[in-house]
Amino acid sequence: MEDNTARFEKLLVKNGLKRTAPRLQVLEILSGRDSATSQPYLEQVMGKDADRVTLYRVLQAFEEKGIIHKVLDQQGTANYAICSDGCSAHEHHDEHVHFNCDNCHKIYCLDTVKIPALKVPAGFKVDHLNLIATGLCASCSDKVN
Amino acid sequence: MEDNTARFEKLLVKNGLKRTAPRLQVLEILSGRDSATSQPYLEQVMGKDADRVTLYRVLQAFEEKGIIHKVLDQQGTANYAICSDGCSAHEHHDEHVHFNCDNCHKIYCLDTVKIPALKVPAGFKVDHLNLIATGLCASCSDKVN
DNA sequence: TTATATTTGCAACATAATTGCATTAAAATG
DNA sequence: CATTTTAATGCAATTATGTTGCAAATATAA
Ligand SMILES: [Mn+2]
Ligand SMILES: [Mn+2]
Ligand SMILES: [Zn+2]
Ligand SMILES: [Zn+2]
Repeated sequence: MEDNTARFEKLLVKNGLKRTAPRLQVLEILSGRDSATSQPYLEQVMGKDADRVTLYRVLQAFEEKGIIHKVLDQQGTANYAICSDGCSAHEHHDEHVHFNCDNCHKIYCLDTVKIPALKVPAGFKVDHLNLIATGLCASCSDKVN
Repeated sequence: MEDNTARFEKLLVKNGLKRTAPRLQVLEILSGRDSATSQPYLEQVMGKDADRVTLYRVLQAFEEKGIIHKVLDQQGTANYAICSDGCSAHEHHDEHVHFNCDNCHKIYCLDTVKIPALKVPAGFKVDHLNLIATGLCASCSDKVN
């Protein structure tokens, strides 16, 4: 299995982005988690390794290139997850459901759950669907029982 | 047809809220629009008729009582719409789809479009679904043609 | 009319996000 | 390897959104 850093370096080069410490660090953090990661968490973990502004710019660049996608939780907080595949600078393919746990507040990408097509009133042209489910995640509903 | 102010006064009394100028004004503005209204817009329209903090508190009280519901748009901005009916302090019944127009940025409550039930991975317990569609609203897709 | 309970306005604070600009550093070039 | 070019970073300042505590004002009940 190829080592992470090498893989991330390729990813950056492929997208015309320079290999810098803050970018590698963000990729490292995001890939090490099983759920989407909030901006405040990233900011806290990165500490003074990178300036706040740099973090915002890294996230923005990654989103534009289709490396990560942003999910707003029920409070409006920005959360980021690595795109599984097929996403590019030209188009995101993250039309999967997101699950926001009321207990642990994690946001899971339910890649396997597709959003059902929708019948809207005449005249409306749907381009994109964004579905967030709230409730208890598998881990939290276990603990409750 | 009963006049608005009288209707709003009853609504406030019914919910144990005092009849105050900022509250009546918020109801007046929201009811006069065909789409959800953003917090920044409300703040701008109300100007110095009411303090920013008062506006936030009015919106919070209304939401708690089930008079209005909040919709976050794709940018994370808070938008508010009057609840059609059946909503109360105890439970919101606003499980309808919201449509966020990419062109005029309005948010429409598609009261007639229900969110289809969802099959999620084992263990996850869905409590609430929140679906926002983006694209062109009827009015904007007309203009384009 | 007076008492009370709620609501408001103000000041201060917190957090998220953006912009301009000078400095630094990565990668391309020779 | 040294130099040039271009992209990225850090810092300071600013804007937007939202919250909290508290005193003053006001709607309503008594
Ligand atoms: Mn996702
Ligand atoms: Mn609605
Ligand atoms: Zn959970
Ligand atoms: Zn529109």
